[in-house]
Amino acid sequence: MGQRRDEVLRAAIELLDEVGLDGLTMRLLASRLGVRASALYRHYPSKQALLDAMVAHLVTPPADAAPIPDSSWDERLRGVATGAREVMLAHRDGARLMSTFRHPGGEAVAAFHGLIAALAAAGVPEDTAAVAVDTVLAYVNGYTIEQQARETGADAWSGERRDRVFRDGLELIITGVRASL
Amino acid sequence: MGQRRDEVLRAAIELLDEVGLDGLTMRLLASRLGVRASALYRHYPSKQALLDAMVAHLVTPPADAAPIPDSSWDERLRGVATGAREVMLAHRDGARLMSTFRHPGGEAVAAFHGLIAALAAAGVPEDTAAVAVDTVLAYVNGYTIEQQARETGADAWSGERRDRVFRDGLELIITGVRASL
DNA sequence: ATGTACACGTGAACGTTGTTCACGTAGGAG
DNA sequence: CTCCTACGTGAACAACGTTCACGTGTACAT
Repeated sequence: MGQRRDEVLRAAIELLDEVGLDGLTMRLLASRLGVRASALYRHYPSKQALLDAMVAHLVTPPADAAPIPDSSWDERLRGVATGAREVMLAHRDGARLMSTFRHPGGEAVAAFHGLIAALAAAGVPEDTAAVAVDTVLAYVNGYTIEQQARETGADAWSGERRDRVFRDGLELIITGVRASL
Repeated sequence: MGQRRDEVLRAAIELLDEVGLDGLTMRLLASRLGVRASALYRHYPSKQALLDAMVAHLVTPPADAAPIPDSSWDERLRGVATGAREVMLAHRDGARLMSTFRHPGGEAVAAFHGLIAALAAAGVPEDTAAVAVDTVLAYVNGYTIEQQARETGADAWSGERRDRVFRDGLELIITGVRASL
């Protein structure tokens, strides 16, 4: 099927940055492509399918990613956490978009277990490692969702301050993991 | 104004548990009350206002709450975390409902600063205390949102397992705070 | 009793959303 | 020439939040 599929995907992501998730309408997206809304359903069976494809595309590393970041377990935890955060922050309503995803996704699961294995190989008890990864991911999700939710308010927290507090919280968790040996 | 206001609120919360946040429609809610949708706008100026009122009502402690849980800082942190989690889990789509709230809410802010003060009084440096509270709340939000998002899937994680992993993650963070002295 | 204010509700409409369906069109392969 | 495929149209549908002009009944003051 369609070459236009990728074009639709790209336009959808561009439009997301311009108008946000709530403004992302099938009709508006279609008009960006010089097309009527019904034409989009030749490429994606539903809006949800489009959103899923957007998430999958944004989450997929851009092929020139660091191949194997083989470092200490805490460094790897940091890398995954800040990486996930950056992916979410890279686009408007990124965190909310991710939360619409209904699909544990083979790649994500693999990365998940790889991380746990790395912690275990570094001497962390296996169940503790699983809890640590789970906790870190829940933390980055929660922190980033809340940040983007308040982003269109007069909260006046600069991006730098946000980053600093985020990193401090992350270090707090890592410290807790280190103390659990 | 209206006595009916509270009745509408109650019915809305009941309906939320039955049909979920996406199924919560002004027309459906109205029909539950034996009324047309337009009548609801006599009591709440918009659906968003209704949702805000629901959040405010669910978050407000039921008047027979523990007055002053004056215990150690870690016990207080635990209490707030599990309390927030229980509030979210008490109703279907509770976490998503909370995230629709646009209002830092005086009471919530007070509880927030009270917690920080409690940590500070227990010897935790003030900025560390702020980070700790922020981190714990982000964690419980992220964890619970994800849990409820996957709740209608065949993930087969029992509630007990979820609670255990949640508590373990919370202890991980608390351990990290304790190590930061 | 009369009048008036208020709480509450109706019914029809408006604009917007996601989605469907029958139909049209251009181009390349056999 | 014909057929298949990729792509698009235009009208419609049901459902949503919301608005508006218009009706009630009840209670209280004159």
